[in-house]
Amino acid sequence: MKTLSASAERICCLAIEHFAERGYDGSSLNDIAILANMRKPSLYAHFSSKDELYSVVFERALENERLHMQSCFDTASELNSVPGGLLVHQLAERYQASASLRCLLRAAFYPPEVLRPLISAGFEDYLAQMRQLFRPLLAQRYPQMDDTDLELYCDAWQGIVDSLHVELLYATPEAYARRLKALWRVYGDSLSLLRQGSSPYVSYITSGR
Amino acid sequence: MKTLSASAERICCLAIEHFAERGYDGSSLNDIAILANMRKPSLYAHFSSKDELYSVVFERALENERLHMQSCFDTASELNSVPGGLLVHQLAERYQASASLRCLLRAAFYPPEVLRPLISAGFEDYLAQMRQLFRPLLAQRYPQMDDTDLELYCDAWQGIVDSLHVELLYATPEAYARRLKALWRVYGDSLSLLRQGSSPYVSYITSGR
Amino acid sequence: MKTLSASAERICCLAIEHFAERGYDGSSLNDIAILANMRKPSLYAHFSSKDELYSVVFERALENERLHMQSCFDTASELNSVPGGLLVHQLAERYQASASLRCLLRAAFYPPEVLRPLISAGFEDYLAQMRQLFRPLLAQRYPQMDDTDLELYCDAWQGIVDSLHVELLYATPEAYARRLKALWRVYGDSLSLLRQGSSPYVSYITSGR
Amino acid sequence: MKTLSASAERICCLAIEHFAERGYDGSSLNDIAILANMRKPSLYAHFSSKDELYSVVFERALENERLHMQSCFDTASELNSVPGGLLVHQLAERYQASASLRCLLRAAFYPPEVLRPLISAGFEDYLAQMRQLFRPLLAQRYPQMDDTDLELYCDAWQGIVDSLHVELLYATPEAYARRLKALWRVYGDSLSLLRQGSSPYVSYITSGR
DNA sequence: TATGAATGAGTTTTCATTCAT
DNA sequence: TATGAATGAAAACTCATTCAT
Repeated sequence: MKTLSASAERICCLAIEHFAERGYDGSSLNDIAILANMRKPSLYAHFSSKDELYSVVFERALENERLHMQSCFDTASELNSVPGGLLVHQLAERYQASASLRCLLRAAFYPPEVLRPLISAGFEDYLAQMRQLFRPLLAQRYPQMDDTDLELYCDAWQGIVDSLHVELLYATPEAYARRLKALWRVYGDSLSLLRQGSSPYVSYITSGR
Repeated sequence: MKTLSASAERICCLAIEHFAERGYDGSSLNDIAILANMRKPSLYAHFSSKDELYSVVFERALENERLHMQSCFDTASELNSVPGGLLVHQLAERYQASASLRCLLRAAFYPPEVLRPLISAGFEDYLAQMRQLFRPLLAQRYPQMDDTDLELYCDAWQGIVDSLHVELLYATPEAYARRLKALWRVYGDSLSLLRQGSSPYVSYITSGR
Repeated sequence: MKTLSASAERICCLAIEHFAERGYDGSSLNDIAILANMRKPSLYAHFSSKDELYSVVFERALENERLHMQSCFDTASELNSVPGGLLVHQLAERYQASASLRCLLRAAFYPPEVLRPLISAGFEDYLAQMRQLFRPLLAQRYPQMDDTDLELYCDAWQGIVDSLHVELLYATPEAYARRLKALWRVYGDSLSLLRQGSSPYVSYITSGR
Repeated sequence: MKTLSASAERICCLAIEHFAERGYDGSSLNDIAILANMRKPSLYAHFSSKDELYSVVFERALENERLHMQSCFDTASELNSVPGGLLVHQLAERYQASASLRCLLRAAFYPPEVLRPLISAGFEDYLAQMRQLFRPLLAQRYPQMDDTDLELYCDAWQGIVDSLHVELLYATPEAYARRLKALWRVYGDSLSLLRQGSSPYVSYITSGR
């Protein structure tokens, strides 16, 4: 990832917010320039075009979310007693706090046509990394799982994450909380059918109530 | 829903496709007019503004998907042996065939600011109707469920639908198939725990309350 | 050549003058719009881009000069007693009167890079037509000339025309008149060496000294 | 002519090429700065404005071509057996090699409006010098010529030079060669009518046929 | 001498909209 | 119902120039 000058960095941060809220087509360089307290042509001293700015913004957003994802998996937390639990449970908070995440999702869902290849590739990497972090933890917690099941629960977990993303897009916090609870419960139930004997997970959910 | 003249109807259909593919900001009336084989100002004989056209398009898309949803629930099908099964299993096909669905989702996820209230209200109705269709079937199939569980499986089911929507946005058919399989399996597993007397799940939730 | 609406025709005529005086790079659509008594975007109802406008202007200018050239050769005139004489002798007048000619020459000498192929091709046709008109007259007047000499006097004549064009670009009318006289004399002298027997031409140039 | 620092000299050379190829309007200081391996504002350490740069470039080009012209007349060469013969015969080579010549001609033919007086004056001086070099040689070679004829052959010769310039602008090397041959022959023929007795020129042109 | 940052003016072009026909 | 013509506003982008460093 390119390093940016201090000014470029500042513009980039503002642009992330703007693109997150209004998308590529709905954002004008004029607006972003004004946010950055400058006139439109000054932006061109830092970025050679709208596309370049958007590309940099996207890379930045991607990197921010990668790092956050990593930290979710690295952090010791009761919630991580089910693999990926922390990430899922602070997702709403993250979404609200992080324009990067909002920008990333918007880009991934509805990329500006001309940058579609770049965005697709970047987002697929992101998803692959998510899976790569998740799967070993799952395998460790459920040693008896065969590869097929491992893949299946990876898919299910990523599906749940996406489902929550969508709910964050348009629903109320209450609806979000209900969906989170419902999906996590269903997911836990399914896993519980696999498990034999006691496990941290068990103590977690029982103790959690 | 307003009835439209034949021409307006035709324009509307073309506009649904256009808005589905490019969104509100990325679509120009000129392009739509050309698709409709007319000149831009002619559109104003049918719709008083871009916003009005978009509103009508949105209502149409909503109505189309409402009808389709209804028919999914009405149709007798092996897949409906699990409530909502048919809808879930033909979702990919529907998505590809129906610009209405693509347009509806795009509008719901990222509405043009000025039409946000309209779109939110419309889409919430749509979700409410979905729930209203789904819930009685669930209650019928699992008579032992209490209201809390009914709500929870409604939430889970809708969450799964949204998760699949997202996968349709950016993933390959293979990835989509895997997600569908994974989520449906997890969902079925969870339901299966309800059916036979006591189960780890049962003890889990009952102890949890 | 495309037929244009009345308005487009009007714009085209104004644009020919503008481009003739300032060249492609030095002309702005804004200026041309104001000349045409309209606002800039209105031009786009008639021409899809600056390049298209320039192309049409060029074709128009070319066509105008083709027609004029033809008429020079068709007109009965004492001056045409030497082939191409009329064209050469009214060139200064034509240059002043015809923005088409000025525009054409500017385009041919220094074409805007992006339209170079179009302009080159068009201008080469123009030169070829000029030659095609000139050569038979020369052959008729000097039946004893072989092909090699015919080609040579074609080349010389066209060279003289270009030389006069250049003088029109930057010189005074007096300088132009001197050049015309000098080149025409030299040219006539050379031809006189070929000639056998008397001809209208002879009496013309000798009386002209 | 102002003396320039080494850097300014370097910039000037690069700018000559740029202006030669794209003209005043088509050249941007940014491009020139990049060619000079610097940033745009750095140019202003050497030249106070685009106009000043262009003026200096023009003076340089003019000076270069003056010197070259002088050397053409000074050089002993078989080709100079007809006055001005060397200059005419290496014109194509010079044109290709010298951005100065290309820049000079472009400036002379289509000067940027604001610098027109400067350029006109400079170019007229150039033409006057050309004439001043040429005429005495002509007078020496053809002692019998009166002033009127001397002027006339000066005009013709300069006309031929311009005609060749134009051919260099847009034609192929073959077309150029044909024009050169044709004009030189016509010119020589005319002179041959004046001459009495043998001269180097006679043997040259007769052998050339 | 060089430059990063900034900018007012101006470029071509697009857009939603209006209006007379 | 349709459209040719027009336009104010705004888009992305370029340019010559300035200025503090």
